[in-house]
Amino acid sequence: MDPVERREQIMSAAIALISERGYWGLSMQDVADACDLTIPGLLHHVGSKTGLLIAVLEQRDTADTIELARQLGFDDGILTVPPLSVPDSLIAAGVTLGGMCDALVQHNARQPEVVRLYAVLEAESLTPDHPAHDYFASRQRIALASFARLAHPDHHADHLAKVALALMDGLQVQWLREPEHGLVERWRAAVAEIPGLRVDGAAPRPPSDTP
Amino acid sequence: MDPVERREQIMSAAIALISERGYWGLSMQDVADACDLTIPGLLHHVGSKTGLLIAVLEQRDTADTIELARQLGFDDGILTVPPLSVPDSLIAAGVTLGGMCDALVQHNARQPEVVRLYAVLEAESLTPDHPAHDYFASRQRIALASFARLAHPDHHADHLAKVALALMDGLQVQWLREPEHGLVERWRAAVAEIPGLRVDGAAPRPPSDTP
DNA sequence: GTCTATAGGACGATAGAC
DNA sequence: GTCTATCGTCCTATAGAC
Repeated sequence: MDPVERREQIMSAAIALISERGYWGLSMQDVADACDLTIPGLLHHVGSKTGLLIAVLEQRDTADTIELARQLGFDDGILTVPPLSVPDSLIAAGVTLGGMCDALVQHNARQPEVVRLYAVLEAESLTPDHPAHDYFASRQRIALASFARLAHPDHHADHLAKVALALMDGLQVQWLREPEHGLVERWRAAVAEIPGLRVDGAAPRPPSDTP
Repeated sequence: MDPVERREQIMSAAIALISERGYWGLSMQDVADACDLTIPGLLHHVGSKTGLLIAVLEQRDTADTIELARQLGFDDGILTVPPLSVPDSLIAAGVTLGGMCDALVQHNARQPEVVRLYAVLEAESLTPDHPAHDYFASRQRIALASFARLAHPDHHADHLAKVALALMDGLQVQWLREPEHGLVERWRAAVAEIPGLRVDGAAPRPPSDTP
């Protein structure tokens, strides 16, 4: 099989299985089965169980970075890894914290399985011996710093960044447990209660799924 | 060994280990070792691995219910399981959503390991085949309903309840990852941005650790 | 790039003695 | 209440052939 295609198959099987059982509960056998491979066949591609997790996180990083830029209405190259880092050009373009969060939420609402993947790994990786501990520690630092830069100077930028990040993570879990009400609706209803997070003017373009 | 003492030993070992590895990553061998028991010896007390998880959740339910009542400044019997359910007497006593959350946060700030336990299990249990799936689904429903009843009628009670719950869960994770800044301080700074959650007058009594 | 074969453990759980 | 012994299964990883 074409190595690129094979790799995509492995990534998507791993995302599904890690989002169900976490990293500690993941079995290489299950991933191999889902790809019609044996375990040595699978290990040829990812090296080890930890290597598989790293590969998944890297693949999500690049994919989500590209798709978030699109959601914000910009060209593909404006955002780069690490994810959630914000270049000056974005701020110059008038993107606000409210606009950024709204775009993130719209993007996440389309891939509940990936959202669950991150929810599980974020909690699991709180302990220092988890293979993704450093990844998620730095992810939180970067997200909080980016959000603070995007916040309106009239407000308490650092506090607002923490509120925005906590609210997104918390609402996503509530949404995954009761998916009947949409994530975007939940988010917009929530930020309506928070002066500094309301989307005011600089909203992102509507999604252009049919360009 | 005294059965009560033994059970407490098992519960505390299980809390530590589940909070580090989650339920899927938990090994009965590790729990047995921590209690100087063999696996059959441990199974005599809890029946099965699932039985151990249930026992842990039940033990936390009763302990946290009692301690939260104390934190709010009431007698032991005012709150009952299931946890986070709110009797009319609490509302009649003038407890607000802000006051309740503040008490919860103060209580949680004293036991980071238990907070991590719930963070991991809440994420893991999103998948329907997790042994605690139903427990956490009902826990979320109860918490949201209770919070909405405590919210001030001037505000959007249902939205505010979701915001409060999401914010607590999200800030707790941020705190566990960067414990240098206290949880209570993080919470108070966060709710300062949210009109309906500010503690206004009906604050809980200060903790009476030395009665 | 994928396989078979296998190493070398760890897993949860049970039976039955004491 | 705790043990030894054991079952049957699962686990990640490696060696080496094709």
